[in-house]
Amino acid sequence: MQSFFQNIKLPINEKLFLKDPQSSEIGNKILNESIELINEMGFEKFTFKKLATKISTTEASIYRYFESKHKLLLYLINWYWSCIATRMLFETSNIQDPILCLKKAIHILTALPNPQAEQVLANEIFLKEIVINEAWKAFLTKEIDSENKDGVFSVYKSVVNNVVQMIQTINPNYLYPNMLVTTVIEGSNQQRFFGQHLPKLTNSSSEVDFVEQFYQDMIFKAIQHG
Amino acid sequence: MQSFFQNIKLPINEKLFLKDPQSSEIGNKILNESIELINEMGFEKFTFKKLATKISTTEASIYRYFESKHKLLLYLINWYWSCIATRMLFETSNIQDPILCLKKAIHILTALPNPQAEQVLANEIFLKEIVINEAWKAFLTKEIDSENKDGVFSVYKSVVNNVVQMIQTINPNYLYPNMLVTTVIEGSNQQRFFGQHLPKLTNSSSEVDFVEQFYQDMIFKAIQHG
DNA sequence: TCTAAATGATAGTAATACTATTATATTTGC
DNA sequence: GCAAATATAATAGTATTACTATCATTTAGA
Repeated sequence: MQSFFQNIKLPINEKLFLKDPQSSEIGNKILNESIELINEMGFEKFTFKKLATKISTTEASIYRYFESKHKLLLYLINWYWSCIATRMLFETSNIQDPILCLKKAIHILTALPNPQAEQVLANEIFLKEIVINEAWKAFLTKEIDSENKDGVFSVYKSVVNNVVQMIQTINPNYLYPNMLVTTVIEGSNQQRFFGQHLPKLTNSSSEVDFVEQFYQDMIFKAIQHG
Repeated sequence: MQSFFQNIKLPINEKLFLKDPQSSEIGNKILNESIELINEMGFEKFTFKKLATKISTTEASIYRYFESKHKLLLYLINWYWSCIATRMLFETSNIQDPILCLKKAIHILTALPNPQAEQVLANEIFLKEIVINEAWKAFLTKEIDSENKDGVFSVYKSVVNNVVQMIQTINPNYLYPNMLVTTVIEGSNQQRFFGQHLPKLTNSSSEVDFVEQFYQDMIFKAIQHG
């Protein structure tokens, strides 16, 4: 189902690009085709030269949009989190019961996007793949502190904070809501990675997907009183 | 406290090296000084050339031990898990109560190594830093499946499996023990990373360390009956 | 239509991640 | 104590990467 969201332009932190890629045809090609290439060959083997060939432009043109491939990866991850933030806003806004609201939020964070359902971005599914397989390479660098100062992680943090507040509404005495939420978000992505490559480390697989069930169960047990 | 463990030689998967680094002086220097360099500058900026200069040898000599810096990283991570496996064996072997046993295991997996306590390896603390900051770079590559076939992750898997069995002893009906254990192991490392760089994502810090407490609480609530 | 901005084409650079070769130590078996 | 095997040093070289720089050409907007 294509939706009224289709091709909505989500705002991205300006520190991440030199020239807004969502403002031109080449820019949009860079985004869409880099997603495909990165998923295909992994971030290490991905180069601007290969991307340039794929979209019939030059390395130099790509460098006018992004100062490095690392910034491009951060951009894509940010794009994903903006997309999730938008879905959270729409899909939880009219739910009164805080427990149902939290359940919905966990669903958004841990389930794979349903290709049949209405999507905020056409390539949300492929962005999620990138987040699963590449996001920690963007986190785990010595530049993280300065990037954090530039606000690069603020959308991610606001998503976490939203869910933290839901938990605090349900149980204001629970001591570790932030740890719980980030454990669920990052854990669910890791379980999918394990499911694909190290299946003995998980109890889930692409055939029988228990990821959401496991984290729904875990989170509600964790925050229960007592 | 230095211990009788000191300088114990832990066996490491032979696919990870060309020549056993624990068998020679240069080899041991490679291990110990690479740990320091990687922690100092991060894995991306670490090179065999820099390491060679540091230990007064040549790039070519290092390549006789490791075919790539990626393999060296995998070696170090494996070394860490061998060390943890050894600690688990020693520190849980004489505990009868399965609940206390699981508690001890979670302690080993989630607490920072105590510099005052007896250590299996002299550099366990620095290895843990590498696992926190670099391990996912070694996981998240397109080579993971063939490396997995070579048994590179078997020590890690056996540690996970040990804890899974403790959980199954306590509650044989719990459905997701593997997911729970890997969530705790990887989560605790990530919480430490967040504590250092993105403190708003966690409820822990180097001053007030709640990581172990949080996961102890979480795991026992998760596996309780009902 | 004129001007500014965007893109293309091409070249160049320092560093990286290796491989290869030959010479010189060092160890080991006898 | 010595030859043979092995380990290391010294040096050179290569393809690729991740950029930077320059200038010509195309395109788009006022």
